[in-house]
Amino acid sequence: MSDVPDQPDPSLRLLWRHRTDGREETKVKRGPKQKVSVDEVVDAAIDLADAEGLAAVTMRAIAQRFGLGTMTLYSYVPSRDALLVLMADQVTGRTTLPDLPDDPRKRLELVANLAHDELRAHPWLLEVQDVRPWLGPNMSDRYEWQLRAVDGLGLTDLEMDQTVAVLIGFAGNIARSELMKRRAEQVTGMTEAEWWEANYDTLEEVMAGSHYPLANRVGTAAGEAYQAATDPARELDYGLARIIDGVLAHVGKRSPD
Amino acid sequence: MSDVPDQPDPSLRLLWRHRTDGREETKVKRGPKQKVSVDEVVDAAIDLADAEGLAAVTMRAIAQRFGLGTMTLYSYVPSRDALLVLMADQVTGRTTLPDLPDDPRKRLELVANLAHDELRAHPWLLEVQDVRPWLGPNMSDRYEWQLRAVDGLGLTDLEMDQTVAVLIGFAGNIARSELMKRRAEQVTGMTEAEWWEANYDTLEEVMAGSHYPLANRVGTAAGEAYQAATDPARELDYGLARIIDGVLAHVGKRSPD
DNA sequence: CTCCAATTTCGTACGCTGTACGAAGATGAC
DNA sequence: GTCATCTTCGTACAGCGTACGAAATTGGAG
Repeated sequence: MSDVPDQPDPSLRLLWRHRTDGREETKVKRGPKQKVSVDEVVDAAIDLADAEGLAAVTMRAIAQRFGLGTMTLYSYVPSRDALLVLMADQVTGRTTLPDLPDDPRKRLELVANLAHDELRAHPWLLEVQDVRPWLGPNMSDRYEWQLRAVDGLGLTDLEMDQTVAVLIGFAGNIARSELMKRRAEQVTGMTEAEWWEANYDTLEEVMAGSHYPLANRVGTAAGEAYQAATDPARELDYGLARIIDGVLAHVGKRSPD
Repeated sequence: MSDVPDQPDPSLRLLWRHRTDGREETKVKRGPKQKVSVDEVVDAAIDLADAEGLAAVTMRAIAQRFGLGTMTLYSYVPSRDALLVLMADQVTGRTTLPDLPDDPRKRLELVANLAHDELRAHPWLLEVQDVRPWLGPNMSDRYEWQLRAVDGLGLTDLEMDQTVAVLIGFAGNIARSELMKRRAEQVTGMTEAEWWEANYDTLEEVMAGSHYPLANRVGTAAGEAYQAATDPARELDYGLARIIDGVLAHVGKRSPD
């Protein structure tokens, strides 16, 4: 019956709080002043996530940082999930977006590398996935910047969006590999090479009945090249070059002038 | 002091249980027979994950399926994390690997599409990340098959591995988009178009002070084309074509005969 | 100033998780 | 028959997000 839209996403206003306050009705605020600000809460959560991982970002731990009761946080933020989204947008705002170079290839590389560096610095971003794309102010700025990087290449509007998605998705995958690798060394207390050495005999034994000629050849090559099964940094260079090759070939094919 | 390698990963033997039992010392087994098998436990966990998501895969829920006490599961599997790895390998074994076509492009497409279809059918695989790559028998078979798909193209050994990684990583990203979209509709109870409609007014209001000319143009184009912000299926076709273009251009450049 | 409504603060409690521990029961080898 | 060994599983614990409701604090109205 109600043509009126369902109540909108409540965290939208929270995400955009800095660009909407001052405007509109700033409601009267009775009751005690809040002891800290939403920004401080979100920043503390970001620091915690950077230092100890997303799992360490518990409502209790954040509250303790401010000497507040746990439940007090819920007057700043509606839920932990909402807090994670605020963290993602806020940390995105910390990266200043550089000017885009003229060279198309350099532009696309910059988009991917910026995303990659950011995810390297804040790997917990990989674990924050909301039900909806984040749509905060800093994410929106970022997206606009990313679109500028692929604008004017000869792509359709839809292809522009898809190209950005491929680039940052790829950067995310590399960052995920690096995170897994780092975590593995931390959890097991051994480097990748040490792990292979420690498990070599077992692997030989269990794999005795199977044949993996290519995997063995490739694995040996990788082991000699990096002393590890994979090297995300080189994977980044290689994959990024191939993707950009493909995109530039695509637009070159279309308008070969 | 001990040059002897640290105790090897305990779940390796469990992963390869089917290709090692019968061989070696099958130790004497006293005590009661186990009421179910490891395979049944893993299959039940897979069914649960398929039906209700990975979060529903709790030790209590699995035990209940067999009428067992919760702690009984720990005589089959050392931990929940180990179980997840077993699930990943076991579900990988369910997909039969088709013969590889002769056409290089079709080979690479097949690798990506197979991964994509699998992740679509078992999206919880996206959430299973172990500290080490899985290295189970079915994963190993899969990897060997993937390498066969990129063998003979003119890539170096390292590039073969990296190319496979790019392809399946891309497939995973598309699958992740699709999962997010499905979950969003399920959680919010509204389609993507409905969500945009419901939040349109709020978005206009909060974004009033910001300017996103490209994002607006692209968003409008996407909205008209798919009635949604993104269309993972088209993103798959587009991105995959670009990546394969780039890879084939790379090997073509090297040996242009 | 008084008083009330609004707001923040936060202690307690609930249901959920993985799993450590140890007792109890079942079984095969001697 | 005895015993070592293995499976089964009840109980318990620490940790999580957060619902609920009481207490404290404040600004505005009369």
